[in-house]
Amino acid sequence: MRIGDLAHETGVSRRLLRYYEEQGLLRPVRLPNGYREYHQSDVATVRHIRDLLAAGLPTAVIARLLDCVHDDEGGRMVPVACPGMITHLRRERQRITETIERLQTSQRHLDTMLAAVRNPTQPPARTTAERRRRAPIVGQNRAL
Amino acid sequence: MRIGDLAHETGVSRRLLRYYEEQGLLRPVRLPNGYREYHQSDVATVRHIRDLLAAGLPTAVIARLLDCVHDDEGGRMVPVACPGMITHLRRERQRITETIERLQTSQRHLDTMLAAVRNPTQPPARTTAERRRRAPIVGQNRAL
DNA sequence: CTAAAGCGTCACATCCATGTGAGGGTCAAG
DNA sequence: CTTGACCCTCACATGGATGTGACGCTTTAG
Repeated sequence: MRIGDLAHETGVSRRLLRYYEEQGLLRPVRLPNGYREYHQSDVATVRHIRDLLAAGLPTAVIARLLDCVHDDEGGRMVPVACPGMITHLRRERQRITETIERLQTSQRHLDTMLAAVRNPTQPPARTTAERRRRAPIVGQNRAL
Repeated sequence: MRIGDLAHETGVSRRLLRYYEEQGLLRPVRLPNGYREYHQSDVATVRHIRDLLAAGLPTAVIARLLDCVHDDEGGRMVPVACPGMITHLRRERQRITETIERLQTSQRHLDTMLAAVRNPTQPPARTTAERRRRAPIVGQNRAL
């Protein structure tokens, strides 16, 4: 498949697909006319890339991951030459775990907010000073 | 507390604290000499902001969230004037949920990789074409 | 054959969270 | 009074993921 097809199937712009290649995340074969020819499995790879990007991993890291292990057609993973990779993989996994935890913390925050909005608890006895501290600032009116 | 203290207590640079204010995420009081005076609870707020940023929410969205509900000293949430906010909160919560799911997908990917690296499975009968498709590309040697 | 659709490269633009530094006040300690 | 530690504003820089557009070649449909 060519870049347009892949873009269509993944919802990722051609520009980005070229960018990913530049970053070493994709290695499409080149047809004699210079066109990029993608393999069917690249659809999965791109989705994978997007997941990892959404995970906050920079392309450089993703490149290293994909470089050592690539998607097979059956969604299987095939290990390639990758010394010290296990350590690396584990480290990244840990990073993601931490990110997930931060997100869950945020969700708890949001839930607390939702609960508060739903049944407003009159907070007991705050001082006037406290009440004033979020007062509007003069000269600040940013467009939303 | 002043900006230096807050920076120290949160590990966030002064620059960023000013930036957050500019984005409407913090509203420190101004002392007569122009210095920003932060409330103790801003420490928690900043942590909260960082979590949400790490969650991938842009400052504009975070501003709207904080704008309608702010941290009390006891970690409680106090709802302020916020029409249609519940919907908004829910939408963001949903977004975060999706992000978490993508991260978990990525983790499964990593786990699969780890398993593969650990006990390499000889993938059965791939065609030569398939095997060739990740062959090195001429003219590509990017510095890592 | 011709036009449209796709592709390629190059390069500049944008957004957002951050960094960095210049130039200049404020304030407390010596 | 002076020095050093903070603070302020302004403004330009950067890095990473993306967008956009120019210009030209290739392939495909009519």
